Amino acid sequence: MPTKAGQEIIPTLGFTMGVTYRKLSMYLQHRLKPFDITPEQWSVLLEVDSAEGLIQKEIAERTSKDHPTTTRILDQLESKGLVYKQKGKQDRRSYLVFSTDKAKPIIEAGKGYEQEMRSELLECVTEQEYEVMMELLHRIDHHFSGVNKDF
Amino acid sequence: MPTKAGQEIIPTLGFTMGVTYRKLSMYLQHRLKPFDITPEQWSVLLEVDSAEGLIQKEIAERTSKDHPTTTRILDQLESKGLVYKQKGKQDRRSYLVFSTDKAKPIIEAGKGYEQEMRSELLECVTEQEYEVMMELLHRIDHHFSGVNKDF
DNA sequence: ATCATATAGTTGTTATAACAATTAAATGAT
DNA sequence: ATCATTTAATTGTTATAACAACTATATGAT
Repeated sequence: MPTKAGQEIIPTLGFTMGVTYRKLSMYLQHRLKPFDITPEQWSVLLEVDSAEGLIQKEIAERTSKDHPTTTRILDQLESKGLVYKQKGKQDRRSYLVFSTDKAKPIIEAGKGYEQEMRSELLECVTEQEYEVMMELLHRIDHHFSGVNKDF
Repeated sequence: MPTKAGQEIIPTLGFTMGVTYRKLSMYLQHRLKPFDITPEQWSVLLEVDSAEGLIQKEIAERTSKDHPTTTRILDQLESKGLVYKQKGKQDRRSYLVFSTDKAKPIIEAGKGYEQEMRSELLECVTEQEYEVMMELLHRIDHHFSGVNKDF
């Protein structure tokens, strides 16, 4: 059967999730702009701060980013003076990453904006719906982690 | 109170949605690779096919992409011979976009993969959960469209 | 009709993401 | 101990996204 044009498209979950994710990302982006930091940089900085001395591999795992992306985001943070690296002593291939004093106020501000974003979300979904959504996202994430492994 | 390092991070909805979205996107990416098309190109191509003769502005709205991004994705599709543009007759600023015959099999394949992806999703969430998720995503999308307007 | 304003599209810039390929150091097998 | 194999990190390339600035055309006010 040939393609029939003119049919209404029913958006898929993946498509809709992408659109919605970008809206949430933009929310943070706008608020973090005065601090000259992006949402992705923020997420990495938060991990660094939460456990000083992580190596990049661990940061990559915790943020679900690949290693090249993690390297480059850390480079950005380093060039802004928000993190610094220390060559590993037992394993000289790796670097331990730490946040600087300059990063502290940014981290506090970011945490505030995440709180704000949560409040904003709770204006359109209930606490329970929020939790349901998190649970479903985790389930899908886990399932597709497995499925994508075959590639 | 100063930043306390060493605390476990509770991932936010935004962060988790981003991680999960990338997994879904990768699923499609891998399957579309033989057709030399990305998931985003696919979503644009699908819109073009669903209503031949749309102008770019309309395609941008339907895919929730901004105009520059839409321009460039259409450029990619055009250079691959999957769509073509026709200068508007009443409004010479705009272009009507159409899909080519070469695009038809790709569109069919893509639709198949989206079906597959839905089946894959339904292996980890119920039909009802799928619908709940869609509804919540739409609600959040709509809410943050309003909130982000202030910027 | 003219001119200001709005609109459709494009181009430039920067950041993130995915992937491939590379470097350097560590580990394992023999 | 030596050599092959992993592993941590980096670099290169391409695509998407957000934003600013720009061009060309259309619309609206007077």
